Amino acid sequence: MGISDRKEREKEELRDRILIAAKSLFLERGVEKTSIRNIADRIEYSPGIIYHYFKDKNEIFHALHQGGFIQLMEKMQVLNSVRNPMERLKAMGSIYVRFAMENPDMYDLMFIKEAPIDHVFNSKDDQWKEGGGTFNFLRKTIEDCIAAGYFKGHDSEALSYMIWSTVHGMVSLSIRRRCEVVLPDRQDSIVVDGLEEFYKILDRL
Amino acid sequence: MGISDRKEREKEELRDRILIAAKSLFLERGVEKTSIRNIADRIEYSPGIIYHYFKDKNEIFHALHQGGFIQLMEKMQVLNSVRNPMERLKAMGSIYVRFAMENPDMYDLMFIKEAPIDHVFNSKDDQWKEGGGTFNFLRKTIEDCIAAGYFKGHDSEALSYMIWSTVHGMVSLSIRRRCEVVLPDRQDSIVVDGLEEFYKILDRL
DNA sequence: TTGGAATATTAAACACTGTTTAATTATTTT
DNA sequence: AAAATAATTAAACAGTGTTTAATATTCCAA
Repeated sequence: MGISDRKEREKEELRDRILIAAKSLFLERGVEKTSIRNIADRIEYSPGIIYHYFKDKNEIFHALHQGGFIQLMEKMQVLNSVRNPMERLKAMGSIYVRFAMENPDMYDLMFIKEAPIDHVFNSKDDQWKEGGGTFNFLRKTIEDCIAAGYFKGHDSEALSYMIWSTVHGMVSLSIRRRCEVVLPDRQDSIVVDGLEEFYKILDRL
Repeated sequence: MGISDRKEREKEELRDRILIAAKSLFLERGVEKTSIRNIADRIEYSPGIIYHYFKDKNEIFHALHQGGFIQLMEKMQVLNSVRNPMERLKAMGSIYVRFAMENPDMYDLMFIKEAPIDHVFNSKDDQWKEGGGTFNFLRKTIEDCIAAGYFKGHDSEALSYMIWSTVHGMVSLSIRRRCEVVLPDRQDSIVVDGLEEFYKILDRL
């Protein structure tokens, strides 16, 4: 058993090396410009070997984007210390936006790209589906807000989707360079400024 | 002069045929799966000819996505008859969302894809930059709302960005299939439901 | 009408891409 | 040591966007 365990580990090792190479290349130049041959070059194997560890290129980037969700979820942990649900909601927005702006390529992979989402539907253990996903965390917070008297007459699920969309919209328009065109002077601050406007609205409720 | 004009028109004609072929292929199968050779096949010319009319593939899709803005702007025209600025703002959101859901590929090209936006910065006459763009229309409406007593203490520019982001976020999460994973039961209605939640908030201000 | 210049068009190649195949090398088991 | 299994590779396939040089076509002046 011990021996076959070691074999298992050694096999996993190459899988990890592929993933590490893929990740560094992806962070250097993005998904599209990272080719199977690039990855193979970096780990000094032939391109074919990659298909013994991953079904296709999508599966590699699906595996990578899983790490992003864990990262994001970790940053959300500090929210457990925020008692007031409305304060928690706002802090959540700030953490979400900061994560996106500090890791734009990872955010892109997680929430914008077409690529890895196809794989999500076929794969069993996936960060999207898993119980404590980020969206459910948001929904729970919204429900706490409603219980505390905020958002009277709202549908918590649809409201969660709307609020998620607000922060996602702001960061994704920025990442995909649509605010550079529309607000060239404020491109650096507009996402944070927009978030501020959202908080002003929440404060008035 | 008349003769060289006709020549001009005939030259434009092939350019248009390329564009028409590209558009139909793009609506059938998306940008990525539409190749230069596909387009050339459809117009029964060799692939090389396309580069006499367009710098590269991006320029073709940039030209195409221009049409989308004109389409969207046309739909916005009915808003001129809505006197109340807050009602106009809400109607605007509905038109925007309907446009996105009815033309998801075009919307994707206009507001999500990386491809054509690079070209926007280099090109002189572009729907993004042009005076009466959709964003300025939104900003104008927001300013009218402020003048009418709504949104006290808000920065109209940042608020416009935030409101744009809310509708963009909802439709882009839907188009890029992120709500299928998170809310599989409501995927057909969630965008409209989310918009409803947004209107509820606006009504409370 | 003819010859030369300008233009339009193409065939072929370049350097890539993701993926699959069969062949080869290495390792494990009998 | 031989056979079976697994790991790894080389080579090919079918495609991509783009560029090059060659060819066909059109135009205009002599």
